[in-house]
Amino acid sequence: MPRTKIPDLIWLRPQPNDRRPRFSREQITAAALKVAATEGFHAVTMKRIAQELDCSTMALYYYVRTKADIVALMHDAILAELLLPQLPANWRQAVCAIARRTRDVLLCHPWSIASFHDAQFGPNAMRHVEQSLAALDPLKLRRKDKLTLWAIVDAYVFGSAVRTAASLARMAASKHNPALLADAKAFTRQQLATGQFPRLASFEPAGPLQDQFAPTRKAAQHRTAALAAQFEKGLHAILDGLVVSMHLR
Amino acid sequence: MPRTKIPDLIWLRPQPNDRRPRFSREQITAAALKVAATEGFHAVTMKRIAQELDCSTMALYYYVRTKADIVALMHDAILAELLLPQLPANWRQAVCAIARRTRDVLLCHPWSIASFHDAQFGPNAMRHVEQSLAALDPLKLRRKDKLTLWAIVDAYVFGSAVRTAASLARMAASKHNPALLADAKAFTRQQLATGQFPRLASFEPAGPLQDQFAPTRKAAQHRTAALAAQFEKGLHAILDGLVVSMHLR
DNA sequence: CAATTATTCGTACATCATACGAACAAGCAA
DNA sequence: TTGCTTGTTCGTATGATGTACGAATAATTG
Repeated sequence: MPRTKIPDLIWLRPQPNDRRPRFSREQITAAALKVAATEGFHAVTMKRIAQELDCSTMALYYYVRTKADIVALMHDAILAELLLPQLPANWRQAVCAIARRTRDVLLCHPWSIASFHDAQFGPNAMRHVEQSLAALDPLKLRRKDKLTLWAIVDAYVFGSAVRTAASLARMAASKHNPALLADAKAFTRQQLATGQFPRLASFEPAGPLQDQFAPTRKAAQHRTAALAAQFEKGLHAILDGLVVSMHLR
Repeated sequence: MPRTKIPDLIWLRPQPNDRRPRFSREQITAAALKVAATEGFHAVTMKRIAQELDCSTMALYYYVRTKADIVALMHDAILAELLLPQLPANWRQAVCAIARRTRDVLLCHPWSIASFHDAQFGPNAMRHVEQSLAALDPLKLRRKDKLTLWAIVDAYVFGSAVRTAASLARMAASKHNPALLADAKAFTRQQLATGQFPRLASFEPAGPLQDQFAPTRKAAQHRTAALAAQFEKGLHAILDGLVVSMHLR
């Protein structure tokens, strides 16, 4: 009869290291990340990870309780990338630095965005929040308000990343699947022809709809840059607004 | 030999209505939404939808090419809920109204947030964007800037909803699975004990970490209200900031 | 060397989306 | 009526997936 229940949370379970573990969690995580990076998140299966590590599928279950554990480890691994080696002293610069880094990392791992819904709160998530709060150290604010400030900026950064990632994914998809691009254009044209969308129609051609599917390499780069500029613009607007409403300086 | 290729996009394919179709797309969508609402998105399987409609699994494939089509229809259906019957004349009030409605609807359908990554751009998505642009009609801005303004607000609204939904989901989960709550607390305690997180630790007890898992009904309501207030605060901060940076009034 | 037990892995099963083609039924033509 | 065409339904089969179970293997210990 087990005296202590084995916890569900992977963070609470020690790695097996008593004798001769063939793999570490880091290795398994790295393998999974590699598959996700090269073949997409949908290709991350227990079988595929095992293949990457040259072991049987079931061997993984000695190190991990479920596949969700592996996904949690993957998320935690990319959250580690969010951490800045050091923070600018100026709070606003620090917040911007963290925000930019967050965006960059999320866009580097688009799969993560799609699977963040059930992400567990791991060690690196905590480090990230801690660092974000550290950025606000110079501010004379109640702790609670610092948390609010962070949450608001985080919501924007995350939402931005989600939308941008979706946009980039559509561009990539239309590159690999021209039929889809043609269909999308046909649909857009058909809808605009109904006259229900005067404002959207006023953008054509090269409006927000057609633009999502960047036809040329050049157009794609241009759109990527525009999205980055938009992100900056919004970030500064939010911070400006918060400076006023929270009486900061 | 077919003269015209059947398009992949469901929006481009007419419903079968020539003879005696047993179902409409609306019915199928409604059935899927019902399952999602009552049993969660994971329960939305072709089999389960068919069961709801009292037909065989495969009958659905006459109306729909893939399950992704059904998900697209589901998304489009909830996007319809975003549309306001009428907009306030004041642009700022209009934007706020749309933002609030968007948040409300997304939080009513948490599953949608988790599956938005590959959502297709359907008719109601277009209507929503069109209405959002209509809200900005009173503004003297270049069309392109209106789009930017909308995108920034949208990013915040969406990101907020994602984070809030995750928070609410954690609360719900901890209600149904007390073991998970205990594990999470244990993990948090253990991490804080390392001393690596002075700022997070300064919040305990009842900090951002413990708070995510609302123990009581009262605490949950309180947290829900706090999240709503936070949303409003951020929304106004963004708009204030944009008013300045885009020289609006 | 024998016993223990940490680690690996083969097999089996349930669940899912969906391809395929047969079965069925409604309308039309003779 | 009878038979043909074609729109609609559904049964069966297949391949992918996560993972439970327990046997097989091998390292360590006594």
